[in-house]
Amino acid sequence: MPEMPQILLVDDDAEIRQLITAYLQMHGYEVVAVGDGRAMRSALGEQDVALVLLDVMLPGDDGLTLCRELRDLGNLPIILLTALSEESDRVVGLEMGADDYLTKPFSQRELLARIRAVLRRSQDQLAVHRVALDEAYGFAGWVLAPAKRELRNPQGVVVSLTGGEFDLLVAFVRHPGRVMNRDQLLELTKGRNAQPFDRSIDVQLSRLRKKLGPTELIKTVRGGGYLLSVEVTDG
Amino acid sequence: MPEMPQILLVDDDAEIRQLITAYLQMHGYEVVAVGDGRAMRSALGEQDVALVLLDVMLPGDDGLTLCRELRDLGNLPIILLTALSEESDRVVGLEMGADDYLTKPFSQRELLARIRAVLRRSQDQLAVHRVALDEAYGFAGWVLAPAKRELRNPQGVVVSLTGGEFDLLVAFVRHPGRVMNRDQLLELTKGRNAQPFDRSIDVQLSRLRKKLGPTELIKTVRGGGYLLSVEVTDG
DNA sequence: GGCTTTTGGCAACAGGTTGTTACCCATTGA
DNA sequence: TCAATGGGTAACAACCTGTTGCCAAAAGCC
Repeated sequence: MPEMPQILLVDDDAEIRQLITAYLQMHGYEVVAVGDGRAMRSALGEQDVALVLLDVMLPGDDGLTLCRELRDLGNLPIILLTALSEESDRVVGLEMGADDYLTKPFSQRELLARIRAVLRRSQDQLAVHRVALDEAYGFAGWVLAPAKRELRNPQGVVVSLTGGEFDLLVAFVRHPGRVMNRDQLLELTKGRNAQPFDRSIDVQLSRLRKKLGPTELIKTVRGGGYLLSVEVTDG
Repeated sequence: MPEMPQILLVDDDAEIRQLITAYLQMHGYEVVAVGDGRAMRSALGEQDVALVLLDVMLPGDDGLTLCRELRDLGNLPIILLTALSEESDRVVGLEMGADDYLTKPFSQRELLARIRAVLRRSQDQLAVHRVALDEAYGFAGWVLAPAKRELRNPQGVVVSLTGGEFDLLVAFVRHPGRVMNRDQLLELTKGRNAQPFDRSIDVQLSRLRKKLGPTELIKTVRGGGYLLSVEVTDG
């Protein structure tokens, strides 16, 4: 039941896995720890991962190879873990698209700081949306799983959204409390301009509202547009 | 007929527009020059823009506002153009998501260098694909317009691709000459793992090939997968 | 209040896209 | 030559999305 950004740790040393996992969990992160690239891939398929901590020295495919592979798949944030002696790997790693690196041994406090920094500044929209939904703006208790485009309400009921519904919800979450008219929403979700008599947003919104259930999270401003309510209590 | 990354210049000074446009065109870029945010928006709707050069001082919405707006819309690369006296704008601008900035007056050579750097290191996949299609790997003469998902062959015939076809083509272009099996392609295009007897890739590929016409750009490796041919002559 | 006009909600429909299945052909190996 | 395997693709079904039309809610007007 992921309520926080989930972190995927890839390291072949079981002791380190244990240590880092415990520490991060203590700070409220959910952690999935695996030992090699093979397990990493299957974890990515099943879990909703927001960030990857990637050891460079791994049995089988090494961390740099995996790093490139992750980049090819998307823009999931990656932090490389390197030993002091592997200085050159860091450079290569950053070129391959890692977002940051840490040199072993590192303090746990530093690890936490890097994770927070990367998650914050990351362009990765998944993490951003996640936080927005979890911590802010009346969506407390809701969880959005972007990878699967599933939405879970505070009661634990899961609905799956279509691509269009998901994009629309994201548009609202990124502009909480702001009134947006149909043109703006169309631009944000479909990247096109409104035609005269274009009511596709109305309909899509109607569909989204139906899936959001009887909440009043998305309000109508007559003559103005719609907005994500910011002053909601719990459902 | 865009054959190169197209650059959108937003500046209210007609003389500067003229100068920069001429210089960049001399270096093979296509340039669309507009004078304000309103025109910028409509240009974005119509053109296939790979990078925005954005003056900070503009009539109507200023450059920083537009910068944020562009960021909200996607991750199109942005280079800000600021006057020396607007030092603080640069900081704000970078925070708002600009990729780089130039202080007026700047040399044209420097502008060109920054443009190339931003286009190269940009995560923006549009630019990357574009270059790949235009300059490398047997696709000489083909043009992919990602914004419209249209593909034009060397003879000038335009076909529009569906989302799935586009993603599949992109997967090939990003890994030219590499044999990819169905699982990998599924992962790259749909982000999911293959089911047993999953032949959706076969079918999608068949559809893509049909639109590519009688070329043999995508080859089959029996028992292995598919690859984008790298040793093609012209059509 | 009542009446009219405007605006939004949404059911129903149609068109487009995509995954599945089935059948056929090409390649391979004996 | 024949059988086995793998790939190509037509046909179908399911799903997603934009359009249209009708109704209700809200706002304006008297």
